[in-house]
Amino acid sequence: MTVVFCVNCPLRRLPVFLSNSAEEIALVQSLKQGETRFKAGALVIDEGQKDAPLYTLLAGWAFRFKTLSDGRRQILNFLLPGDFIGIQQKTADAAEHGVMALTDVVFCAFKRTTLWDLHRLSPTMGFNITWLTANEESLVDEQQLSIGKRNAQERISALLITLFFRAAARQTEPVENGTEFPMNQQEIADSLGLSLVHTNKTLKKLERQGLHRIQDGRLFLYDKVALQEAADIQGTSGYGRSRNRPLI
Amino acid sequence: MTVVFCVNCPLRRLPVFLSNSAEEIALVQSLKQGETRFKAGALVIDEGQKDAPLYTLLAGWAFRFKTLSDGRRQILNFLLPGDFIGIQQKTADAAEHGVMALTDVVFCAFKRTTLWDLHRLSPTMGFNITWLTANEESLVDEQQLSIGKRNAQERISALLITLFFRAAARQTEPVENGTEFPMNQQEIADSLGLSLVHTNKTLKKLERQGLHRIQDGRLFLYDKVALQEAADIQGTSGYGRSRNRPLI
DNA sequence: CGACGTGTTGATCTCTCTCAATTAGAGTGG
DNA sequence: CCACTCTAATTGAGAGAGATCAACACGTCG
Repeated sequence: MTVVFCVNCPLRRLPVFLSNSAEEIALVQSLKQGETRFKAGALVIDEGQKDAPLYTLLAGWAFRFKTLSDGRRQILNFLLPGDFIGIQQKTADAAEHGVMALTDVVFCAFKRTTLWDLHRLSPTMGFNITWLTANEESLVDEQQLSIGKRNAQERISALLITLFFRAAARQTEPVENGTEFPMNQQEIADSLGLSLVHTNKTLKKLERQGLHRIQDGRLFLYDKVALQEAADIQGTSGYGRSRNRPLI
Repeated sequence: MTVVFCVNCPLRRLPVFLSNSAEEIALVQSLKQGETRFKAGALVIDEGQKDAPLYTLLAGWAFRFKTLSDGRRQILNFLLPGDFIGIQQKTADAAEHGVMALTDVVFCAFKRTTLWDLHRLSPTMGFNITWLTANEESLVDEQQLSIGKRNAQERISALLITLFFRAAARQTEPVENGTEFPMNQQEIADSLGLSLVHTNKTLKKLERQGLHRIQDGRLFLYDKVALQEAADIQGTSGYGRSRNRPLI
């Protein structure tokens, strides 16, 4: 339990996140059990796992997913630093989705009672949890709109834009150098409900049109307006300056 | 503001819902502003609406949806009595999805500060809100798995089963008489990411196989096991005896 | 009785999937 | 340094699930 670390949590410096009060930080710190690391590709939480812990993603990328019995996998959403994991399952309930590390990741682990403790000891933090949860749902809503109604080109455009802004908000370097983009085409495909082959062809097509480039795990957007139009994205939902507050 | 009504709230008698304490009920009552009714087909909350109120669905069915600029509509999930609406948008934020009444509906309307008041005045209720929100997300997750990975037949089977159990849990009459099923085929199609025509053909096919029947706005399941297998549904997630607690 | 909403069905069309093969890059071992 | 292996990206070709287009049936309602 590294108290110092909580105060110095690197996420707190990012402008996306509003700052918490000293008391709130202290409370969170007291509930933190430690840090857990996983290698890229590791299964963090298994589908149906009973005793899955409560995590906040401190560094790295991951994703939530569900699978059908024959192996078909749907990636529900991507998790970036600051995202909360494990809220879906209550005490003694099984996780309804798996979580897999996309890069090497560091999680802050919390006691199983943290959710309740936070509500009980700090209404503000409890409110934040509700808000974080609702905010994640709106990401999933947008994703559902993509998969249900957008064609391949629109889906990919929407994903690129959304992830670009989410990633950009979490990095300090200028976006001209691109943003982190650690997923391979199979993972993009699984998140969009497309086949690997069709994902590749569509991705290439957009790239040939000069809208973007993906290279060495980094994403460069050359024409955000065109992508935004191609994706038919309405508001600013889900990305941009959010009101997320880090839990650590 | 009908205080009596809260104590006598019909939803409280349903076994799906755990009972709240007298204090909790009183608290909720004090925050309730009144009831709002809409006709079937009415737009309850518009996409992008700024001042959307906070509702609990008291009677009737509704659905949340998002649309693309050319009119393509995705139904995100169906709302049944006891479901909470409007949590996604925080103060001064615009709603990111619309809500439409499927039948004549009655909502309990709450003050805009209710979310915060509930957290502040009753950690238990605050915790419940978080749980309700997370629970709704798990419904959306399951829906995303359907749209992303299941074929038409599997999607429809999954929807029929899920809605059957959700509806059954909210009615007192035996399920042999079927459950309420107020959506038309266009709405089913829009929720599953399928075209109207293909939805119709698939629905008919399953019906010819003797798995179910839809008649006069009621759903009868004749072969739950076959449907469950066809849908490749894993656990009990989302339906069955939930831990939802009514807010009113 | 005609208009309208909803359901039903047949006939094409096409977007996306599946199958298959090739290329490119990163290790790894000899 | 080169052969060998493995993973990820790429590209072509054929197949198919589901979309689109077009009629028609049926009940309700003013």
